[in-house]
Amino acid sequence: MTPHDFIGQLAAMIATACEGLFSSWGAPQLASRISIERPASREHGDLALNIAMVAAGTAGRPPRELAEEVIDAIRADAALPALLDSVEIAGPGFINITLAADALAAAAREALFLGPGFGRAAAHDGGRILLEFVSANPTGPLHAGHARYAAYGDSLRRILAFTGHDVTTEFYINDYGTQMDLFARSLASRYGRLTGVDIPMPEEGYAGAYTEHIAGMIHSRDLDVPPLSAELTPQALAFFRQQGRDLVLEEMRSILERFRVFFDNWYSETSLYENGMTEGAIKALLQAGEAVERDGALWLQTSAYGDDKDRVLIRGTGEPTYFASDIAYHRDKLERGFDQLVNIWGADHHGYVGRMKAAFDALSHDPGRLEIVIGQLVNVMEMGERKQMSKRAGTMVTLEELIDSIGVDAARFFLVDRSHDTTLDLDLEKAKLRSEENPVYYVQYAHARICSILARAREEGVAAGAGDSYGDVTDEERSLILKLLELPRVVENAAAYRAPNRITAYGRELAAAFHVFYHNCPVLKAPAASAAFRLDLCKLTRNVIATTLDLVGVSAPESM
RNA sequence: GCGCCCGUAGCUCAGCCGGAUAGAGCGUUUGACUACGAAUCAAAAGGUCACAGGUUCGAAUCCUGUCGGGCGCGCCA
Repeated sequence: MTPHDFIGQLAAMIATACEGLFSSWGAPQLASRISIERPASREHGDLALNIAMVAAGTAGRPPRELAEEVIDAIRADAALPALLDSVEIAGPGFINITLAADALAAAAREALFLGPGFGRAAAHDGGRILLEFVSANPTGPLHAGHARYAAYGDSLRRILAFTGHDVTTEFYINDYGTQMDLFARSLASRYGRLTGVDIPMPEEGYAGAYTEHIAGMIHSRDLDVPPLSAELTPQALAFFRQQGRDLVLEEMRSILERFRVFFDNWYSETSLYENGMTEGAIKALLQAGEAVERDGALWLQTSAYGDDKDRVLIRGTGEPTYFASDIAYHRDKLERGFDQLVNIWGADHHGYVGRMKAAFDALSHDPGRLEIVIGQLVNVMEMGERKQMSKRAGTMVTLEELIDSIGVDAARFFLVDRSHDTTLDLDLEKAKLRSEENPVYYVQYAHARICSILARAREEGVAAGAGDSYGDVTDEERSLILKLLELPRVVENAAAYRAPNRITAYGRELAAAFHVFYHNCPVLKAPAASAAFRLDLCKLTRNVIATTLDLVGVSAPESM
């Protein structure tokens, strides 16, 4: 449990208080099944327990009867009654709890005392995580699909780090193979046109305008270009491959930085060939007796480990496949000391999951250490029509266009606000029109509003720092505090389910709770004790909103 | 044909290791600036949670099947 998770601590205290009772029911394991939740309706109190209904089956007794006994156990506890205002049975056997005002206020004060550290978990001993995402091949600009995975992956990185995981991010550069060759040839053709050498554009080449731009950059750099002719020499090919790769990567790196997405490592696929690691992986598989020759190719027998069919490691031509180098890459991840490998892949790669897991089995690595998160695709729409995105033809919405048209904050919030498991329609024109009503502004506005109140409090000399006892709290104060106290659990769930969208959802809920509070509870004009308390709540809310926005890489402005 | 994902309000989507009257934003209608920011708040309207069975005290949530949409099923990456 995250420290300072007041709600979780309360659940733990209740579990302890009920241990004897559960044993007497012949179901001691129930203590671990205590779950405490926020009821949907305000009438049902602050928190609710459903343990009596869960227990009814095994105990063989009516839930309301069991609930009575749970309540007795809670009332008999040494510490619990002081924290609770009321504990009641409701409906089919729910136990509804209303917290004491002092307990709420004390929890809020403790959270405020922690400052930006509220909700942050202590370091886990769960091992080192390597989070790999985007991993585009450097043959052109990043597009809207990459933008989604970039926003998602980077948010996940922030959330995992915040919840105490040791996480490293990596961009795998697919700078090897036929696509790179095609790209190099396309660049050579473009370059040839600039220098009066006729080099044909490959049939499936990259004809987008951006290749012209890159060729122009190469041209303007006054480099030592190998001699060119219609038939490209290996030297010429290598030259354009290298130049193209470097320029595109440079571009990617800077646009990702603008998008506030940072990678710890950039890992080159080509390097796996140059340092013999692809070969090494293949050898290891041969030694393990998992690879066999058939039809002139070398196959990995992945079907022995649940894959649909065996997969080729070395083609008839003698060239290793992408799969072979990918195995080498993952083997290296483990050798570098990472315990858990999390890969974010687009849905168009989900067919690849089975063989990769099978490869882990074949190398006697636990496939459980490889977690592949499949992100659904992004459809680019234009006036309600689906637009075909093609890097080759250059018809796509780039990450850069996205940022330029709606801004980093709105783009990141929008991309991460939907579950990664749902296809996302992106209409750039509509996104532009609607950027003004992006929910990100709702959350940011709450933050700015608080900053403004706090500034005025300083001017007017209104003191924060409430005392120990608060008497009653208003409904709006109570809702706001309860929402604030949810942060540790929300963050933990977001990490566990790899679901940054839970963070944005929470941010909206918190902002809403604050706006309601704001409209009903004057802060600066309240009596001194109340003003001090409410100022504390404002500060805490500001901290928590800033935390949630930061967890998805969105700024928290002081004014807007 | 097989596999993965999705189907929830007019639109975009939350909620899914089962919980009480299914939520939010946008859009529509109507109110609130002589209180700290109206980028806000309050209220109304809007639903066979694709469909059909099953599991149980209880199903949007789990299981089976059907329909509809997306993606994949290369000696491409």
